[in-house]
Amino acid sequence: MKFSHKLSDAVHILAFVYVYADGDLSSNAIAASIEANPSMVRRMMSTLVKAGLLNSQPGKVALHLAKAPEDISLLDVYLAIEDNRNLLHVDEKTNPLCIVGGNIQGTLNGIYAQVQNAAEAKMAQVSLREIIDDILTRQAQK
Amino acid sequence: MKFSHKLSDAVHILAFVYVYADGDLSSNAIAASIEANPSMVRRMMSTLVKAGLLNSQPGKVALHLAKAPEDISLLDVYLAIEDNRNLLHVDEKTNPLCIVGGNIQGTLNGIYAQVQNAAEAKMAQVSLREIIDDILTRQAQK
DNA sequence: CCAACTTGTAACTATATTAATAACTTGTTG
DNA sequence: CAACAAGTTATTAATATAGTTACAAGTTGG
Repeated sequence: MKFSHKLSDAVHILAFVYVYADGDLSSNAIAASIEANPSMVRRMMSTLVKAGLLNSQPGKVALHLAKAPEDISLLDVYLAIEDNRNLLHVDEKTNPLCIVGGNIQGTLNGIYAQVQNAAEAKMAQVSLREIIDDILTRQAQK
Repeated sequence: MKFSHKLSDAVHILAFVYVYADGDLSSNAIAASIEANPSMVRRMMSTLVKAGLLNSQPGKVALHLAKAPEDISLLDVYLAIEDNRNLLHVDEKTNPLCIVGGNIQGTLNGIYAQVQNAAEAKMAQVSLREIIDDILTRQAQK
């Protein structure tokens, strides 16, 4: 498959909604910033709304964050958008009759879960506020 | 794309070489345990040899670990095998004229690097020895 | 009320990355 | 030298993703 950049696009949407709160927040405008398809943006918006990170109204341009940006972590977005998908993946087709093939899936699942926890703990430490601040700092330095 | 399980297969090869040190270590035998293609196994073997984790001899079945299993970390295998090392990926096609689109790539690259570091630090803590021990423990408990 | 917009879905297509396959060269061994 | 092994390269198949198209349903201003 292609590498997923859904997480990046979801953060993009949330940051956009906050930075351009008084501007055009239609799916078309957001899609132009992401350089993605408006339909894809709407799909993602819908997911973020269901996850309780974003509020919207059908038929109206009325997008705003459901929480303050300091109360939305990168992990919140990750869990909302990536459908709890794992960063590492075991090979689920190994020979059960072999000592290694018959046990390595359980072993690696445990280890991968630890790696996943470490990554998620780091994501939990990053708030949307920090991301937006960094974006604005970078813009100011241009 | 499909989800990659190269890391799992590479660990599988190394564990197999250690556990079945006195058995059949041909690419065909290993492929049967992974339930993968012998050619794929040989390619992976080749990569592991080049990374200094495995020793082999062309034309001969003479596979053995290049280091003691306690001196090979999961991170070593990860860095050897995964050519695209990043777990998270920025969307590289965003509108540079937008405040968000023009800066978010740099912002997220920095954050994703932190997440990557956290994940790799955890991988560095896991040795092949622990993985093999866990496999053998699971086998003994069957 | 209706034309022109919007969000929200669903189905389909295109693309990218991977694993699998096949074929070949080179090296080893009995 | 026959049989088999590692090592390599090229091609194909599989699959998760983004992109596209289409349309239903809600909103709004004239």
